[in-house]
Amino acid sequence: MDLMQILKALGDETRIRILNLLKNGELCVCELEEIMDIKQSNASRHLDKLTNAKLVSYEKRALYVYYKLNDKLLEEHKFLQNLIYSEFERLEKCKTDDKKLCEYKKSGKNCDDLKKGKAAVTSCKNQNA
Amino acid sequence: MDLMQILKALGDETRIRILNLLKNGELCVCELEEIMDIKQSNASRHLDKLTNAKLVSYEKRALYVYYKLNDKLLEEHKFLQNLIYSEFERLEKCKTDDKKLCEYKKSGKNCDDLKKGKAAVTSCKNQNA
DNA sequence: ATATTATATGATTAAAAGCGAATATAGTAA
DNA sequence: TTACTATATTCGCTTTTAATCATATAATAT
Repeated sequence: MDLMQILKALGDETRIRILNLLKNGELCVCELEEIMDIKQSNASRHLDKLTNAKLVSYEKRALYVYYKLNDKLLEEHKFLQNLIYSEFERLEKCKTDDKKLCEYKKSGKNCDDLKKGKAAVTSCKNQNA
Repeated sequence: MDLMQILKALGDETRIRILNLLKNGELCVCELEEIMDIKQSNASRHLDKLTNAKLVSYEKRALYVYYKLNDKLLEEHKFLQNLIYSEFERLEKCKTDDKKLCEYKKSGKNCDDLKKGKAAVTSCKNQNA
């Protein structure tokens, strides 16, 4: 619909990185935080902009919210497919993210594990304090 | 080269309008000012950003500087061709600009005429003052 | 019901981007 | 050479955008 909004959404590196990661399938907010090493509120805000531009859609399941590329929009704007699937992979940051995502997937972890992991670290700190 | 710089350059409406106008061939700075109704310094700055992103190139001839799309970059990044030649025309602002450009071309004017026109208006004002 | 928790949303600050007026630059023209 | 002029650049200002902390929300789980 609003092409200008799409182009503005594409003008930020963090959002490009999110779109790049989502090309491999849906990811939940906490997974994006972990892989990209960004704050929760920051992730949420960028996802909001991408949602407004209709570049992504989301679905809530249990405790988590899963985001994915909006394939319908990519169909309507072919340049987006080309961008996301052929161009992003040249970006250094995206290469690094791809690797991290790959390792995360290989680890077999899920959102619950990520959250527990942080809790464990926290309790460790508490023990030492 | 720097995809992120290209994407940032595409995130501004004025620059999109410039790229859209240039798809019909080269234009000089003063022609862009006239058609888009923007200030000279503003035009110059945006053209500078587009040049840095290598989206456009320029050539100085006589008094004027003529800008055009950098076809080589568009070849390297196919999504740019799709964007510029198929998507921009849907934007209202671009449609309006296209019409103005069309009228300008039909008028048979050139840069010298534009500059003289403004000089005439100026002298008119002076006479009335 | 209450406690827990993942995500969203204020509120604030800091950084970036855009614009217009004035000036500098560099090249043309005489 | 000097005068002229199209474009680039600087300055000051305003608006926008992004990041973070703290809090709200809404759903889960007990």
